[in-house]
Parts: sequence; C-alpha cells; structure tokens
Amino acid sequence: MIDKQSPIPIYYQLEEWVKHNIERGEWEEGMMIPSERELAEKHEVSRMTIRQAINNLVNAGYLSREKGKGTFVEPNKIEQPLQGLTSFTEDMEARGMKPGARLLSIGIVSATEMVANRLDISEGSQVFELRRVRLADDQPMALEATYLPVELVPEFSETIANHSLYDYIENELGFEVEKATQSIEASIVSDEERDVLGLESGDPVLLIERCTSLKDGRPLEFVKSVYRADRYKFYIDMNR
Amino acid sequence: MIDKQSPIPIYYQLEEWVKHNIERGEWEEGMMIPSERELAEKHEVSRMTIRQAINNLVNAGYLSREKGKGTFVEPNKIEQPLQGLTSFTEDMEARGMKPGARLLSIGIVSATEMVANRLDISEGSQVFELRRVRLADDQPMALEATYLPVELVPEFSETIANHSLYDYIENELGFEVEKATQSIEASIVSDEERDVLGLESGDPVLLIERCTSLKDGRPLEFVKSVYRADRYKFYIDMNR
DNA sequence: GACTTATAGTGGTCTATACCTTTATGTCGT
DNA sequence: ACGACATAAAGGTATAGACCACTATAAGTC
Repeated sequence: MIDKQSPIPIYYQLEEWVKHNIERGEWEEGMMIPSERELAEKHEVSRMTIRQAINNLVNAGYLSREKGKGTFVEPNKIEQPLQGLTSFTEDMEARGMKPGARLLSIGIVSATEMVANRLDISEGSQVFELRRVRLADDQPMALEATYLPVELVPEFSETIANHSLYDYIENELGFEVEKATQSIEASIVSDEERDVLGLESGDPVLLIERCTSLKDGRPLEFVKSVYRADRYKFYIDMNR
Repeated sequence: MIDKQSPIPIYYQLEEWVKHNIERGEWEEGMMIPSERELAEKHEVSRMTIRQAINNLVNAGYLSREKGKGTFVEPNKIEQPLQGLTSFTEDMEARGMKPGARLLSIGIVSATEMVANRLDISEGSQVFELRRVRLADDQPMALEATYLPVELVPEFSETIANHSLYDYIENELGFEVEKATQSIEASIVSDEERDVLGLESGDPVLLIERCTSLKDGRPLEFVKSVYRADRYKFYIDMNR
C-alpha cells in the first residue's frame, strides 16, 4: 500500500491512498475518516506525516477537519476542478447545450499592441490567431479570437483547434496551465459583429477577455470573446 | 516580537511578522528571505514551526520556495486577498477610487418570488431591503439592492448599512461568511435606472447578482446590482 | 430526571532531531 | 583555463513524542 523505500514521498502516497478511498466510495461523503493516530499506526508512519497528507487534501477540498470531532469527507469534488478554468466546450456542456464552432480564420499574424501586451511579447511578434464563431445548439453564441505565441505551439492545425486546447497543451506539449485572469464588461454589439452573431443594432453583448498563464509565469493564451447577452450569463463561485 | 505565552499560535504570529516585513518594504519583491534555520534560531522556535508559517504564506501567495536556493518574496500581493469576495467599498478602493453611497430606501419588505428563491425562504417572508446608488469618486457607478433575512439580522440601521456589512456580520453577529455565487450578464439600461445612473437610453449595463452563504449553508444575503458599463469592468482571477 | 463532572478521543500546536535532494560555489589537479 | 570533485547551504521529508483545546459521552450527584 505504502512503499517507504520509494522515492515518492510517503505523504504523497498517503494522499493518493485517501483519494482512492474517497473516489471508490469506500469512504462516503460526510463520513468521518479514521483518526490521524489510527492512520499513522495502520501505515506505520509518524502522525506528522499523515497530517501533511491530510493537510494537502483539506486544501484541495477533499476533506474538512473539525477540531475535537474528526476529519470528514467533503461532497462531490468531481465537477469542482472545472469551477475555475473552463473551456467553451466544457462550459456549454455544463449548461446542457451542444457546443460547436464555425471557423472564420486561422493562421499566423503579427501581434497588435493589445495582443502583444497581454502575451507579454514585443509588438509585431508572430502569433497564432484563431477566429471562430462559437455555437450552442447550432446557434451563434459568441465570437471568439484566440492568440498564442508561436514559440509555445510548434505545430498547430485546424484539427487541434477543434479539440480541447488545454488537453493538447498539457498532455502533448507538457506545459502546466496555472492560472487565468479574466475581465468581463458590457457593451453594445458592433457593426462587424452584428451579422455573424445574428443580432440587431443596439443589442447588448458581454465582452470577455482571458489571459492564461503557465506555471512558470509565461503567458500562454489570450482570448477575446463577444457573447450574445440574450443567451449567455456568466456564473462564478467564490470563497472567502 | 513573538510571544510564546500568548494563546495565539506561534506560527500565526510568525506569519504576521513576515507579512509585516513584506508590507513595510523591509523585504523587497523577489528578495530571498532568511533561511528557515536562521529564522528558527532568531525566534528561538523549532524549524518545523517556522515552516508551518512559511507554508501558509506560500499557499497565500506571499512567498515562493525554490529547493536548494531559498524562499523568495512574491510580487504585489496587495490586491490579491480581495480576489474572492469583495465588497463594493473594497472593490473601489482597489481601483483607486473613492467609494460612496446614496441611500434610496431602507426597510423591511415582503420577499418577492425572486428574492425568496435566492435566500431559500418562503415567498412573502420579511426581509431587510437596502437600496442604494453606489458612488465612485462621487459619480454614480451602480444601483444596488441588498436583501437579508430578518432572522439573521436582529438590528439594522442606516449606520450599519454604511459601514462594512461583512465586518458587522462576522464580528458582531459571529457568523462566518463562506462563499458566494455570482451571475454576470449584459443588458441595456431600463428607464427607471437610467436617470439615477446618469445614463442615456440604449446605454449598456452590467447586471450582477450575488448570493452569499454562511459556513453552515444558510443564505445570508442577496444583492442585485446594475453597473454602468462605461465605468465598470469586472475582473476575476482563476486557478486550474 | 436534570445537572455537573470526569474522561477519553479528536484535531491543533510545537519541539528537537535526522537525513534527503537540489543548488551554488570553491578548490584542486590537470 | 578547464573540468571534476568536494563542500556548504537551502528547502524537503520524516520521526517520536509532548501538551493543548475542543467535543462528546459516560459516570456521578443532587
């Protein structure tokens, strides 16, 4: 179960073991897990070691502690990881709609001042540009322009663009997506956007900009979206 | 500096001391802080104790560790703690504007269907209603209506309303604010909102709804806001 | 029966120590 | 001058034990 000779830290092995118990339903939601002292004895490790494992799982939201009572399994962490960074596809599926896309253009362009600023590169650098109309249940939902520095994405095709960008980046390129900064504002649809979104002049839209960064801090992606306000509402959960 | 007799945990006192050093500029951004062993000796505590303090600060984003190198001060965490749940006041201050409010109405009303739903109470229940025009640098920024179940807020006055609601709830009433769910959408200003916000017909606005809950799950507050889109942009940071 | 008091079990804090890996630097031999 | 090796210092992991604060329960008292 736990291999003390392994180069993998014991506390990490314990984390995986606990998560396994939760995911396999061995330990049900709301249930009190064995006490730290019990677990320490069972695995023949120090209590501090089991505490380190539990600490990490509490921080990750799998468990919660209650002084004097015990440690308990928190409800459904299944969909929680999506809470933060979701792709359009994930977002639409969560809303029970069929996601889709219509390609407007794809290619390499010179970064405008705005794009260069957001991606922290020099103006005029080459960037991949991907412009799409995003569909929900085959109806236009948003107009989306994605920009990626060419250095980070050696090969880029339409095929890749239509699959999960995050999956491609994390699994194929081995980069770790760390965080994103979004800005959301309201506006009136512009003349160029109007027809492709199927709107009338004066209709409101939601402008969303997103900058995604890698774990090492390098900007990875800049996305500028224009959502139909009559069909899209942005939801966000926050903790104190 | 550190009081070992205090009921406040030593690691927490150390956290405050480190944060103090950072905020006072004693330890500059990017600088390596003294090693764990040095700090442990200086404060006459165990290395594990100083590590607990540093761990918490690393999780909070104040510091970062690099194995074999040292522990370093991360850049500007000044506005970061507000990342999650911010009041209008905190929000405006973070933007470098002077927050203010003009009271429109305050009192107890019967919950409409929408308010009752959000606060998880029966329709027609009594709720506190607080309607204000929110000002930034003395200019109208948003129209805000706040609803609170009467059971949770025994006494409520205009004075309290003008101070920090969260502080009042956490410190005076002893409730712990846990999380909030927000929805954000774009719209066109309505006729009733137009004049009080100083807008013209057809101007875009950002509609924000927020439901705040206590740690025990009970809904605490429902806020419906209408922000001027020309002055307000919503920012949100997310982690994967 | 109702209240108080002990008691055991829980997580929370803290110590002192040991040994590991990673990083940077200096020293020696060539 | 260059490379190989030793060394020091940093954070990372782990131990065994101690005591504290809080919670629930059982035992005792009125």
